[in-house]
Amino acid sequence: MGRAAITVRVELMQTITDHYRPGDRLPSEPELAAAYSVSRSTIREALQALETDGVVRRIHGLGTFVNQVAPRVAGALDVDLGVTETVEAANQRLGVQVLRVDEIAAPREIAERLSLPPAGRVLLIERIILANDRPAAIAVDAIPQAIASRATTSYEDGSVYRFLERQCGLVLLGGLAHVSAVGSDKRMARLLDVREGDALLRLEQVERSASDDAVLYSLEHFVPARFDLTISRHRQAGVTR
Amino acid sequence: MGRAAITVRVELMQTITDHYRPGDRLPSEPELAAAYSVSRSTIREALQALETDGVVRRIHGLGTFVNQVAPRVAGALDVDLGVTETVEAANQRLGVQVLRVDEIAAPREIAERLSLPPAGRVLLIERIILANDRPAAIAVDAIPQAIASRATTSYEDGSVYRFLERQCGLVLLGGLAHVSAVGSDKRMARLLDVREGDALLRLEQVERSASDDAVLYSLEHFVPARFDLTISRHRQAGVTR
DNA sequence: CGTACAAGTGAGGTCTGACAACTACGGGAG
DNA sequence: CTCCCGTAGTTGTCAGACCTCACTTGTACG
Repeated sequence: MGRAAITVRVELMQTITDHYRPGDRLPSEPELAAAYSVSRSTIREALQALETDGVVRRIHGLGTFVNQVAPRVAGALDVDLGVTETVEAANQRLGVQVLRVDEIAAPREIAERLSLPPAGRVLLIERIILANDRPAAIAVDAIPQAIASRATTSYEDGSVYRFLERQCGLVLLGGLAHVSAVGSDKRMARLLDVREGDALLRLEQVERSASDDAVLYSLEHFVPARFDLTISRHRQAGVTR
Repeated sequence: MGRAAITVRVELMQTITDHYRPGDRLPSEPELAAAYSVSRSTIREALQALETDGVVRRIHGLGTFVNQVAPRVAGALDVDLGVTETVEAANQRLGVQVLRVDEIAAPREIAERLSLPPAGRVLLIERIILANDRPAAIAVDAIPQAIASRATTSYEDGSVYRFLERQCGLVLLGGLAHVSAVGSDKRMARLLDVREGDALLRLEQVERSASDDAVLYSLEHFVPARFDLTISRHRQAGVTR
């Protein structure tokens, strides 16, 4: 039985980062297919995924070439991770300090974002995330009570994303995040150990499940100096210029 | 002759946004192949691209389903666009005010980022971008002189990206952008018509060409209140947990 | 001798048909 | 009524062939 395309993709990615440099040409598709013991279709699928990820570049009649490889998923903002997972991915020492876990009536703004009736009940979680023992972010997460009540055990600490996926049995897809910058107010300044008015990076997002239900409202404020956040930008394939 | 996969992908995307709602199931791959007069391989390639873009979700044995479709490329930070193109994409009234276009010796920091020798010469462009007649961003772009001198005509105004692609004949791939937040200094406050100390969104990026040459250093400061910037976040396909 | 055109080579792009693996549904046995 | 298993429909993978494109090489002609 042939291995899955996703397996080949991961192995290929590993091989590329280990043995190839930007500009190098990869072996031809039939050669790769033989090397990985899969069909050419599977190799092509893996290569296409790598191409849309910006790792390689395929040119008709010439070959497949390695691009400048971005060190992915280290403080990345464009993959769907919560703050805790983001800090973990960047290999920083992680600490989480839970400020509150309450079931409350949602403030108007959150209720709107989650498509709940006014004052609908949500599970509200407020945490401070420590990276290398210094406060790096403050995160407010709100989960509709209808979703949170599915959980087998109540939220304690750790990643809210993992809680939703593992405890509530949800499939998360991602969503649009609004990124902005604000000055720190008095409370945040105290909690994050910065001066009042210092600029913070603000990330607001509504997470949706596969069935298009809003399952998580998330508002995060990062201290930019203590955590390096990156996004991978690449050209849309096939967009005519 | 069958049409190209990229064509099918664009048409499929259009059809989905026009005629399908989140959660809907698409016709089966053989049906789509017949409908678009291409082979199943081509349809699958298009569907895979849409899946990695987060538009659809394929489930083995069940079908292909439409996700919540993100309104793409409107103030998006995760696609590789300059400020001017970003403002254009968001359908805002665009204005560009060029502050300076100079060939200078690169400051140490910029020289490092561009892998130039100390005090290597760069074409430095500083602009203010107006959205709806209000200053929305200030952008500093530095292009190595070796690159800029390829241009058929010198830079006047408009998108620096278009200048690099059209005038210098480069193929741009994208790169990693560092996103941060800073307080406005006195000069920026005056230029952007904000108060000194007001939080600005800071985006720093080095753009690389296909041959892995650093071709553009870009530093942008956005006024968050005047321009809504979003990034599309989605789960990495196939990441086991 | 040099240039221009033609054929050759090898790469990715597409097509075809088949089979494997998986999911959901329904009918029949217990 | 419940459980098991077969079946239909879908995506995943395979194999082989041909097409299109970019570059290389060889050759004929000026």
